Amino acid sequence: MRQQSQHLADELKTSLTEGNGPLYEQLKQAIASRVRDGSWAALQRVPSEAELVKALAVSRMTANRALRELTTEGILQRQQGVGTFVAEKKLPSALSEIHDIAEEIASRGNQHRAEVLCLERAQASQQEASGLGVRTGHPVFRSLLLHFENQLPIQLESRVINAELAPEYLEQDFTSVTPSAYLSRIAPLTEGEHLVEAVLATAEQANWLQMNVTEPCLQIQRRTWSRGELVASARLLSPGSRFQLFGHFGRSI
Amino acid sequence: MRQQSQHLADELKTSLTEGNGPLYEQLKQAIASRVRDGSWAALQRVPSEAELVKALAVSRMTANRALRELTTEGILQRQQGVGTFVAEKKLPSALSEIHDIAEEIASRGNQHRAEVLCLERAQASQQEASGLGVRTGHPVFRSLLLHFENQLPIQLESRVINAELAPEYLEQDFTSVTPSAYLSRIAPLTEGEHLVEAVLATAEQANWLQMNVTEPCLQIQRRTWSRGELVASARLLSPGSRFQLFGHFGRSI
DNA sequence: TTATTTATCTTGTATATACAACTTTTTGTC
DNA sequence: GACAAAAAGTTGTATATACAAGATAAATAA
Repeated sequence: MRQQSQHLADELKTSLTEGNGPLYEQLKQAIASRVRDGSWAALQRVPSEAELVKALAVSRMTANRALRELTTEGILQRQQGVGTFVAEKKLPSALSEIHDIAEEIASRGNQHRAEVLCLERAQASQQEASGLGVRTGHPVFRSLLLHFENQLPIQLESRVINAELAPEYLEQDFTSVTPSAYLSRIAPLTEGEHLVEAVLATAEQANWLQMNVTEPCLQIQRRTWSRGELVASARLLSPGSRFQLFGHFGRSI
Repeated sequence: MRQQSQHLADELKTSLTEGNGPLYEQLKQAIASRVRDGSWAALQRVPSEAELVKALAVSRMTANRALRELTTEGILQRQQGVGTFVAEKKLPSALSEIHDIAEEIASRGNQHRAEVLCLERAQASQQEASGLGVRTGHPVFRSLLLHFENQLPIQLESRVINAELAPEYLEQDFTSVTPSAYLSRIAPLTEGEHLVEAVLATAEQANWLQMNVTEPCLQIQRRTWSRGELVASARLLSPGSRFQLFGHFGRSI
């Protein structure tokens, strides 16, 4: 016999009659509030669809929609054949969209230009291999681009790409299309992660960016996946006086 | 007669047979790719559920699920009684969750401690008023906290709170509960925005943080809303060598 | 006991149907 | 033409049903 959560479902019954919106939304709120206030602990089992149907007299599709949407919102996690559980608390996570520096500059009404400082085929170094999740010596492409906003250098983009997943990378003209835009076209992004730091530029980097070596820089390390495969790893370096990272969010459970 | 999009639906037919995942997912991808590559322009009408049913021989619920999920992902926008349209624009937005520095430190298995450097009632200065969206002279609370991780200062937190929305703010013991945790309890966060920069600390800030004034700092300016009202504005300053911002995201169209 | 098969439970998807709510268009009436 | 009513189109929600797919528990056979 599997672990029972019927009593948890029964307890939801009272919460459901209070609200007056859509049924699936009431159910979502009832469950989310229990997760929020901690009465349903992380990784704890939540009622199955069948148990919700029995306890609340809703159809399975309604229960399914509530649980499914809560899962995409990161409140719950599900596993086919096993059950539904309260999601582990997201420790560091900050959801973030991909930025394309060219689009960003264009949206400000300014002119974007890129210089290609390096574009080559290579074999992954040990560090690159671990960053890309491949073996050392795996074929990769390296690119080093300098982005300008109205003739002022704003970002130094260093990138390593899994050559097997983007074989035509070398043939692209990155003065007209950013690597970010190209990659998102040939390998639709499904996942990614960012690591944002404040660092100092090296002498060489500072020279490219036409800045003083004592000026702080915002460095974004970004790895992007497509269909479960790690496609590219990038390091974006920008002078703190010329570049900010803006984010907006809504609906935290 | 309403504007027809039947031909757009018909064109989707070929894209659908290629994929082999779930049907609603194939439909989502087929539509999303047309939005992505611009062949379906912003604000343009997309086929109605009925047209998709007719053209693709799927059930209305399947079409509904595809369009609905694309809407929550910000690719499309819908209006009841009117129709479905390509969403206006990719938000500049980067979704981000609230961080609580104490939780973050605890999750690393380290010890957190906070010193209260300042905690007072005041009248909003012109700058504070514009940041909080209130008039100059509006009652506010100010707090200045220094957070330690294992006895090492890691973040200087300067905060301004709308006193009307958190009247008991002064009575809290912020050495045991962070302002972030307190505020999220009394005023559940519904919206927020971040501005991340790389800056240099002032002499006073560097002294508090026990760091060199030449070392770059990561500065996060954060404003948080609750039920449409701007509750607090915070500036979090951390030495670049001791603090990183990590983010993970999934499923950008 | 051990291994294999079977049954059962769970989530995942797809369909058909029904009605509600909202908007736009058409029709009817004055 | 102006106004009102009706019809049609569209999305929103809820239900019932069915089968597929994965995982676990129970029964069975060696």
